[in-house]
Amino acid sequence: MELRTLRYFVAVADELHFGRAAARLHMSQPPLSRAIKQLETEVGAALFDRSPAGVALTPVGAVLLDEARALLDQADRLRVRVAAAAGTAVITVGFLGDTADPGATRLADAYRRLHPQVEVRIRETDLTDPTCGLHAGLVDVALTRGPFDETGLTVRELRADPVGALVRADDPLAGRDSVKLADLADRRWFLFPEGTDPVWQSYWNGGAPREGPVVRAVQECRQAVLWNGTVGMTLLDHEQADGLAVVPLIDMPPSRVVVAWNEGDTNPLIRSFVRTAIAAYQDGAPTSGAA
Amino acid sequence: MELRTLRYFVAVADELHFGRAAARLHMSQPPLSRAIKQLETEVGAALFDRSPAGVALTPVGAVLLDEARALLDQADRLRVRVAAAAGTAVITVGFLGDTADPGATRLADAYRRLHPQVEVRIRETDLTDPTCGLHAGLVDVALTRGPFDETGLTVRELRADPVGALVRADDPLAGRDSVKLADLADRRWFLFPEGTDPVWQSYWNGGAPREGPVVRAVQECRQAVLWNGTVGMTLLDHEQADGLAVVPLIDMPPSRVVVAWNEGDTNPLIRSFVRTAIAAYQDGAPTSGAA
DNA sequence: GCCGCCGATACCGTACGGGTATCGTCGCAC
DNA sequence: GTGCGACGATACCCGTACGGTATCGGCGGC
Repeated sequence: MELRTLRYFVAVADELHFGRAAARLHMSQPPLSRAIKQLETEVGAALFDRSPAGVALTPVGAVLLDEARALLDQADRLRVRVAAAAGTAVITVGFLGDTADPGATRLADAYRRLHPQVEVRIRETDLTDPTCGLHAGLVDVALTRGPFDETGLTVRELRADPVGALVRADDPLAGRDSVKLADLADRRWFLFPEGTDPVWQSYWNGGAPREGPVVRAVQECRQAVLWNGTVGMTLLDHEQADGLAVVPLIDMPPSRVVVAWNEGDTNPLIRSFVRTAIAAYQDGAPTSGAA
Repeated sequence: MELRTLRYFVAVADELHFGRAAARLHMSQPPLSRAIKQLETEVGAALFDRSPAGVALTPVGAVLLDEARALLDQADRLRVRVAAAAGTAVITVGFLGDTADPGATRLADAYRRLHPQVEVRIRETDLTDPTCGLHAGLVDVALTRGPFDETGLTVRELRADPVGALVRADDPLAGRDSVKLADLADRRWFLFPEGTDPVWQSYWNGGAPREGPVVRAVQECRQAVLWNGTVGMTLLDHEQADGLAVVPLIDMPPSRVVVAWNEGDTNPLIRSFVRTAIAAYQDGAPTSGAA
């Protein structure tokens, strides 16, 4: 009954699927099956019902899941506290500039309250790197907005914001209840500045390369929209500027505020940050800011 | 940072001596040294000061010790709760008949309150086996009185009771403030019934084989003492019977009430029982009963 | 009925944990 | 001052157990 085994168990209990759990644990499925079987032998009871229909927790498994989660959490806290005592408790958090919102504020407050001895370093980035330096190892964890290249990263969604078309108030679309991407097909679009992450650009351009006036930053779209017929996209609840309108885009996937870290990074400060982030974004009304 | 490693660390922190800690862990010293060194690497700080004068905890080590103890305790509770859910939470406790005292009552109460789902089975034994069946595997843990053959057992002392000489009230020794074993050298001693544990007999006979009237059970010494000049030993605070006196024996090691279990038995129910026992005997006045 | 999904089984190689032997260092005793 | 003993560190060996690949078995769906 080692912590490693319990982490395996929790992964399977979360996924209710041995293959996916193994992938999440960066291992292959057979050793995972074996480890769970050994755990069941040790406990003296089955933890999962393996039916052809799928995997389900037994009552004993449910008890173990509760206890194991609590134990693993405490193990994380142990590591944080010891790291704090050793003076090595440092976490570098990357923020995408415009993600600053009440959720982020609550997150920062809650995290500093939870781990007062932890030194939190902030690194703010622009659209050239929505991962805020995760791939380059410049930060431990990133609070940012998708989409971006997620290879090698683990990503947890904190919030999904619906997206709307940003047009001039006198645009024919401005009065509509909703629009589709096809309605914008023949328009000129705002582009992103040189160096903007291609995945990000592709998303905010409706999935296709576009032509249009280049704007220096997302926030300046409002000036650029003075060109008649030019469109962009923005968050649906974006605060309105004079002369502009936002119309819901019903066939765009929502924009996701996420927390991300390098896959396989077991730093408990990160895990604690992620848990805190999820909690901070669960309560409180969302506000925002993006293109 | 697995539980095994933390158990190693706690053992070293308890003993402040790598060799003794290794012995307690039933392993040799080199792998233990290596494991601690790996843990220090993982933590990123020294946990012990190895000075020629001895081993001492560093401040970081002290923090880890607190946290590790708490985590290991919680891990034990996890195992107990899961065992209870699985219906395999059974513990067999051996009692030496005359050990029944307020401490044992408090222990039983506290343990049942702590683990209501655990099935506690009682096995009461006589002096033929002060280990109450531990060596034979008949019980998981024994609440008994030493001394006995401790090979293969782990023993924790709960209480140490001073011992006195039991003589007739009209015996010359009865008026003394204290006696030594030498004062009893030429007396006839009460023997123990056939089959009584030899280690036990040796202790209660002052370390030497004795001759004397055979008594059926320890409690009946009081009848037997009617023979003039015959002596026995008993607990100093033993309730007095008419016509008898107890005189403190100042060169006898005290009689120890102990809890014992088979070395290497990692059953968390046992560990919890032991912790409960130590707590139960720490508060409350001792009373007793033995020869 | 065949294929595909998914967990179990079989088998293999390696890495790590635990063993013995020995060393280095310091304190102490004579 | 020298020799010895205590104790943790180091070196090296070995077995086990963990993680990998390949494959099986069983059930469900197209």
